[in-house]
Amino acid sequence: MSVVTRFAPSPTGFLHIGGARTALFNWLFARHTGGKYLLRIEDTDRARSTPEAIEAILDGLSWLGLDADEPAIFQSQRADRHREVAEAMVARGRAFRCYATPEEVEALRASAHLAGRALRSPYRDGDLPRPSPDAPYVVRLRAPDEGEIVNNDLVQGGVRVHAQDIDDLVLLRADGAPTYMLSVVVDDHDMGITNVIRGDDHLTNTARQIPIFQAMGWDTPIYAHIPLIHGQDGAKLSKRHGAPEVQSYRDMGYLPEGLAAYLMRLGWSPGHDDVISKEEAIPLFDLAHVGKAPSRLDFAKLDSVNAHFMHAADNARLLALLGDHIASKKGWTVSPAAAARLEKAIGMLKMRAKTISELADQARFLIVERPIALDAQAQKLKEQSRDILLRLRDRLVGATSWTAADLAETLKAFATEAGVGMGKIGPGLRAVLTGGAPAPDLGQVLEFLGPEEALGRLSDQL
RNA sequence: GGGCCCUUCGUCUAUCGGUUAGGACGUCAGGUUUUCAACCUGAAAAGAGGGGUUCGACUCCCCUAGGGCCUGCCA
Repeated sequence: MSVVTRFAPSPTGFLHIGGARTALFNWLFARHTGGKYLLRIEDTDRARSTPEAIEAILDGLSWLGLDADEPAIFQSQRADRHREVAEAMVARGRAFRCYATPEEVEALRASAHLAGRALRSPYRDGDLPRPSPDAPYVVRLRAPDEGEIVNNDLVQGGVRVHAQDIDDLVLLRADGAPTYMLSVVVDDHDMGITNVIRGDDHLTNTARQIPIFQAMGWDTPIYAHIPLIHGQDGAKLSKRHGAPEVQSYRDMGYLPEGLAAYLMRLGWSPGHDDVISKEEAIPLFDLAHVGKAPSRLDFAKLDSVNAHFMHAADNARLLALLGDHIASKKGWTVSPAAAARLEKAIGMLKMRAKTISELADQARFLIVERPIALDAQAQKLKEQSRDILLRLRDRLVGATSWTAADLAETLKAFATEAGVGMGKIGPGLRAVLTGGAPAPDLGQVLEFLGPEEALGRLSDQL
């Protein structure tokens, strides 16, 4: 039987980083097994589900390269089918109408809690009459009386729960709306899901869902409950404990393939530590090697993984990303001349940056317009080496070759002739050329600035 | 209250009864050096605690501690 997996987010917020990893594992498992990976939007909570959230989830998944193999299923559109199944369960004696009032349920729950038992409704055996002809009711699962519910979880191992610990959970609300517990089971069955890979916050829910499959005589999917991702401090991910939204990583300048490669390794290891892409992970992926313990987000490691993909990224693509980032985050204006400089330098610059944001910082010296502003330190360095810089400028004016290597040679020769070390001219030259912004080797700075701009900047300051 | 899950360097992890407990990121020291970054070399750094089982436990079992999840007419 061919594998079918699914990612089933609730659109009540944005795409959560933990959700993204869940989607990634579903995608990897499907690709590894040659199966399908589907998407289901669990929007049954109409009050909290918004079109914006749906859009953000679709957008985030697409950005990460995790588009589903078929159009998304919207759970809210399947309510009739869910009701139909609930009624079928009633007909089979595996569910029942419960007429207990909210007050009665609360009392029942309180005493069950006190006794350390699961909630069981007095109406479960159908031997109690309807209190009144128009008494409202909910439909509840008639939880199994005895035995164990076993989930042979691919990540968690064999998890057993005693049937008496499962309560008569609600399937259909008083207004006829299906509950999550019912909808998930029906949809997973109808969509032909063979493997449910989800966060381990659902681990105990599995024991509630399996009886619903069994009541309908359906095969249960194979489950794999993966641990959640925590913030740097070990606490649950929230705005103050590391960014929970995928969108914010994009804003911070991470590459989608970098984020995906990092996320993939949170909780899973291919047995070695080489940084690999999600495509390279397909043949290696294995749920048996997913750990059970939650892992923490580590931005330093993310940076390092992302740097790997920055270095390998296509120059034209980086240039476009850089342009967007500069426009939306940095607010700098880039002149046509500066854009031309960036295009020449991008191959060198990308080797020095871990993120698009850092790339922008590294490129800043090429973007600033003449006359450039010097920071305090640069100003001081300029004053200290004004004389020698004047002589150096004359020397550079006569340079016959304007390549980084030759320029570096020229600088070195000049230093030797002047009887000083590079330490006497380097800092000053750097100061007037960059204004104090981070920049690479001076030979490269000169080359990428070009003779006109470089000499111009020198003259401006002297 | 009840049920279930988790616990190896700071972090991510390897180990699936026998290793000097390995690697990666980070950190520190040194090197290179015209800034920053990169790069090279080296170092420090871990089995939560206690009992078992075993010739031998990080690995298997039990207890304790700590953490998490579920226990909704939320998902």
